[in-house]
Amino acid sequence: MEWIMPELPEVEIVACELREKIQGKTVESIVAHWSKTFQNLTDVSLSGQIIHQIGRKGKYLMLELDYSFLIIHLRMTGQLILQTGGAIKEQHLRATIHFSDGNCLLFRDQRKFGRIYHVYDVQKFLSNIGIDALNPDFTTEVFLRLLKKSTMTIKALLLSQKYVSGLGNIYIDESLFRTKLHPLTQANSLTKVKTGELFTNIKNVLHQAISNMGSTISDYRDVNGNMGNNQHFFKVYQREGKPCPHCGTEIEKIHVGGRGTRICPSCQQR
DNA sequence: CTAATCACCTGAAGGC
DNA sequence: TGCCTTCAGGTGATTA
Repeated sequence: MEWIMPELPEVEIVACELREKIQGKTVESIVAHWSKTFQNLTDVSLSGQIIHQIGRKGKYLMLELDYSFLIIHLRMTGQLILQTGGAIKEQHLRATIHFSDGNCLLFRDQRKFGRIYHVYDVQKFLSNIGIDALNPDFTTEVFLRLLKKSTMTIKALLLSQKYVSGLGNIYIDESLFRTKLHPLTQANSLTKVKTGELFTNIKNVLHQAISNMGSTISDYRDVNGNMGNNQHFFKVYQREGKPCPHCGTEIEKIHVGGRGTRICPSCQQR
């Protein structure tokens, strides 16, 4: 069995594919099959509006319409699948965006955590979300300044999305392992050198995941329904009980910030 | 301020 | 075989 959870790389792949496939299309209608998926789409007719720019900040996907935006968060099990004719896959279908050309974009979401928001002010809506981890303006100097201001543990800080956005449980554990950093290390105690190493590892881990078409642990699929390949390259995530690829010590699973966290107890000491 | 807990959900997996 | 419990996890709200 496999599990999911789209993080930055998976959302980036979906954004790129949507840009190629639905940019410029005209919305005909939006149908909700599970009302809670939509947070605030009351009384708004988006019929006739065009999908312009498609962007991403952290794990949020942004579709620019004529006068407003659709913001989509896949959370745990969300999938955006492009349907080009044929029978619609009803299983776990929460919303359908129909286009004037007869195609449609399906929002499937087993756990019902995913959300689609309709907003007019994206800046305001995402104002509490930190800089995207792959934003060129996110530099090691910026990262160092952020860490110096916080007494949070490094894992909690990266999970929060408030300082840096896009990283989730998988890629945080993988980045911390590569940096030989314990997840409970206090953020402001990182040296400049360690901060630089962590910064580089975060970027590398994300870029590697994107080049491997994302990680499919369970439900993640791209818009064509294809799984990713990056799950085969995890060094610690879901490898508890197996040997550390660096030193051979058994990978342990501990709890940090309420999340299952995988570490090598030998390589990642506090 | 940070941290811990819960709620939201479903279904796979483990226990008995 | 089958029922019951546990657990996975992103985020937001609540509590300590």
